[in-house]
Amino acid sequence: MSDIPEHSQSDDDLPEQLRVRRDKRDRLLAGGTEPYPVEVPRTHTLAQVRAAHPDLPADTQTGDIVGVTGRVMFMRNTGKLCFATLREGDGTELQAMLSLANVGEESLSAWKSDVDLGDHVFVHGEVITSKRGELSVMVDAWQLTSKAMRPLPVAHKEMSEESRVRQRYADLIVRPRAREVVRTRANVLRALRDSFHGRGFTEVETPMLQTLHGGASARPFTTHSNAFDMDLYLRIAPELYLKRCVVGGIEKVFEINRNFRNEGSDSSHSPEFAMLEYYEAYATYDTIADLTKQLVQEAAEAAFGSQIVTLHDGTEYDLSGEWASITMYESLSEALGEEVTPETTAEKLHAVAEARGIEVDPKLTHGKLVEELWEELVGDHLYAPTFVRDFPEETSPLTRAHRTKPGIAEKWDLYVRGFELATGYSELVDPVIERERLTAQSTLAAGGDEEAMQLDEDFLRALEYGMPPTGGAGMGVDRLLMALTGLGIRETILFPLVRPE
RNA sequence: GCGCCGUUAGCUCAAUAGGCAGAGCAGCUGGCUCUUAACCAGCGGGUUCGGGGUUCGAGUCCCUGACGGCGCACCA
Repeated sequence: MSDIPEHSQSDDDLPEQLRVRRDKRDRLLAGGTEPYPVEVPRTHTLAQVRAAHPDLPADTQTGDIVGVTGRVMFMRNTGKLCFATLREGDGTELQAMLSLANVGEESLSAWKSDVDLGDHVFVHGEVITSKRGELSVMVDAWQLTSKAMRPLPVAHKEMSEESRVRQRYADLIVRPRAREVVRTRANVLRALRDSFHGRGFTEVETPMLQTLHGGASARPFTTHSNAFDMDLYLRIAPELYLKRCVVGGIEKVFEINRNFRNEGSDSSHSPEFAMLEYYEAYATYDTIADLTKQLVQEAAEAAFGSQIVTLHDGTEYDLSGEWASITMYESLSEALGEEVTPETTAEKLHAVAEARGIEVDPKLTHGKLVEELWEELVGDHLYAPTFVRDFPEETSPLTRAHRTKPGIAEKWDLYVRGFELATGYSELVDPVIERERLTAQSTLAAGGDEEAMQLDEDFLRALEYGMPPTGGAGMGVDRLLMALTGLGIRETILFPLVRPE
């Protein structure tokens, strides 16, 4: 994209179409016409005009005089009668007609010479229908409200994926679907909040600038505070703060906000992503799974009016009813045709991986091996919504051990359309065990494991005051949008991170 | 981080074997009082991503850098 600095370039250096529009602006100003007026006497929105005249026959005069505004999306100028399609923010369009008889020679020729595709205009006149039946304003006066200096992207060809992301504003102007996704996202977020509020949850906002990084296994971004003269981390998860809330008596708590992870970026990962986490005292990973299912179903219902959603490629995806539930060890055993349990040795699992031609890091221990093999053999093939329960205890340092099955943690992952949408736990609340787990993590961190958590003494102190038995879960909000729409993560995030041009 | 592919007019794209850089839309001029991606006639618009090289001649071949897409690795 050519970014033209405001003053460092003479008009001669501008691309032709930008120069033409700049010349028009200069000419208007020189002639005493303000191309960017402060206000205009708008009396109706385009939607109001449409709503007031739903079913007029062709060639009707209503006697209704309105002043309306919009961006010029199409122009069809003939000798003595000009047509323009105006569009306002919600996508509503309305036609403006300018005839020589109504506006006069000077005004009509000014329209033809001054107004370009993409300009914002105000038009005043009578609401009519054209001879072809199109609802229109027969203009008696008009005025530019904002002169565009850049031509619109072609409306009939999709912008390239890169242009859409880099210039989302232009994407939003020309592509109704882009605007629809923004509104769908807003509806989903509102539905989530409504679902929580309806169940007595309290929304909180916890720090995104943190002095320690913890709450998940992920590489953090670092930054620096001048005032405190210390390095800080952008948070990778709100978990440890939300648990402090539960300790403090905010026993049904949720947060929707950003996490930052200094890791890969692809069609389902973004360095900056929206996270929903929720914790409920006296819930377990069973009840929190049920809540999670309801959240997703209620979001689908609110955004699309149905729990069977139509994805971007036109296929339907059914989120209704009960969802499948499998356990990690059983489903892995089934896929392998041989029993895998928490007692199965790492040596044995390495042998299994090799026999299957699955490459794994030879340093991996039991827990990570089981997860790796499971993802390869089972997870990647899950399409219908499925809870995968009972993870290896070793890889879940913040999770309570299973109440009856040794070596297993009360943790589930929710898979939807082949990717991980959410994860839930019966939270570990024993401060002594928690200290052991986090100490082990911090030893890993000190040993160079960039994903391992640091020892958060303040968090442990909070737990030592006593945290009630609690169920908790986290859901990727961008991924929820992906699940509901079938779009990639860069389409569900309005302004995803891109390198500067 | 590695591999493959790509970057050409405002936008979306084409360009034979290395031989005059094109189209549609958009823009400009003129015409047209019922158009719907209007139409008709004419015209203009390019650092072919940047730098270097080979060649009589490079959008095209080679080297290098930037940016992007996809795959792999990491991750949610």
